Amino acid sequence: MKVDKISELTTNRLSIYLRCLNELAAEGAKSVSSDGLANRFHLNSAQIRKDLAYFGEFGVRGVGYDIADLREHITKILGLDKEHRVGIIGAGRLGAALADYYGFQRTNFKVAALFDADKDKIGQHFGEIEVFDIKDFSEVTKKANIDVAVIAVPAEYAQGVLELITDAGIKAIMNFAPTPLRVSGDVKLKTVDLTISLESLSYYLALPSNVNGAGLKPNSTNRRKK
Amino acid sequence: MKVDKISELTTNRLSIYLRCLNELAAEGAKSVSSDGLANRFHLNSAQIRKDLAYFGEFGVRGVGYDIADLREHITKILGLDKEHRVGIIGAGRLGAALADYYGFQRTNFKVAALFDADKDKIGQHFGEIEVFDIKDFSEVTKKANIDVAVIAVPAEYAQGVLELITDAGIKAIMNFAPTPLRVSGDVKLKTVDLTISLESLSYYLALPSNVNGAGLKPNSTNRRKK
DNA sequence: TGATGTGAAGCGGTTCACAGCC
DNA sequence: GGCTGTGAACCGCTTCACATCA
Repeated sequence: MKVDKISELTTNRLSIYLRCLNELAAEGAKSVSSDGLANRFHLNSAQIRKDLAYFGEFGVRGVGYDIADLREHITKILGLDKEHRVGIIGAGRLGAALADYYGFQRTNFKVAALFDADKDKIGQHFGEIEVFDIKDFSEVTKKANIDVAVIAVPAEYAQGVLELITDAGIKAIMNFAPTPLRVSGDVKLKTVDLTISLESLSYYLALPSNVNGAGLKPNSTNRRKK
Repeated sequence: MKVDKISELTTNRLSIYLRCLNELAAEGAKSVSSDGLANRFHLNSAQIRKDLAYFGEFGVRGVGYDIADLREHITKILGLDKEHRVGIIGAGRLGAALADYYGFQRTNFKVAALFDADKDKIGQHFGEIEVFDIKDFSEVTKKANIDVAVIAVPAEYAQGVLELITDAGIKAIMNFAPTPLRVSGDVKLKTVDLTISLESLSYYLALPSNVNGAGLKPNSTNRRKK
């Protein structure tokens, strides 16, 4: 079908499809239909077909998709066939946890360096990963071939750190600071805002239908009225 | 305007509006118009008005919104006027980092307990927070008045942990395991899937327009035909 | 025949534009 | 006059339904 601009919703789903295919492959399956995928993993078959069709004709009519083949295609589309190298700014608990996060390795991301401004932290190691002085960010980044940055500093420092990162030529950034950041056009910034997610949970709990359900009162048995 | 079902997109924006109002209030401002808010924080004024109007008529025509008043309204709508108590399952690095996460406290969430199955971890303390045996989840949850659970365990354990949580009557859950989970109707589950976010960054870097910019290899094979 | 690829319809959310009110 | 609250237009994503092809 080929189209100019692919929605991020589509690429997010490609990640999911890839996971599903991995699971099927691990079970020894060789091919699968969009309906098969959809039923197994609670997805929508039309959407799967449409998402995939944006990138090419990967299926065979009347048959379905070859699993190994499709995995390879999606892996390439998502750029997961080459390793990405990650620099994490902020060597606090969150930064350290992320440095250790198995999910990074699992998808061909390798944490190459941590950065901090705190003299006490600089030079420390978390596992194999060294903490560098944030002042040396640009230099270390180049040496270590870092192409993805993670912002794990308090909100008030985030915008400054962001500029440091973009000045160093990094084009892909993940931000954990709960604050909206502004970037110029050709940089991709993903903000994971836990505060917003938490408050959305709080909203749900505060909903009239829930105030008598679970909650702060111990003498509740969690009754529910449909 | 009053409507039955409020979109999560709207409630997420309420969180953002609240932040903006806090900032304005800290600067001593007393009232603000939707246009004023929009320009200052790069939002859309019509959307602000519409979002707020779902919950009541908080503004004054020709004048704008009273900041203190609006803060109070949004705080109540989001249920942030009462404290939430959080239990984190998984006392690994991620769980420990979250237990320490300042963002929780900032919005009236208090981490009350950690849980793990690892005998070595049970009984440990992270700051003030004790690690309990996951077997005692239901009991501890009731004693500590926990109403929000956070899943910070490896993906393969997540579904089991989820069931434990819902069995204990918890209605609001945040999941960090990179796997889709199934819940019954009256439980609110928010999954923060870092893997998907990362792969979306990777997709961006792999885009034809970027392969010759930053990146590791100059020899691209994925050119695009329009 | 059976499953893909895709135009068309449907749906939800955003933006516009203005009537209504201070 | 100025800004809110809101119907209507708009837009993009999802779902449907079917022509197409192995």
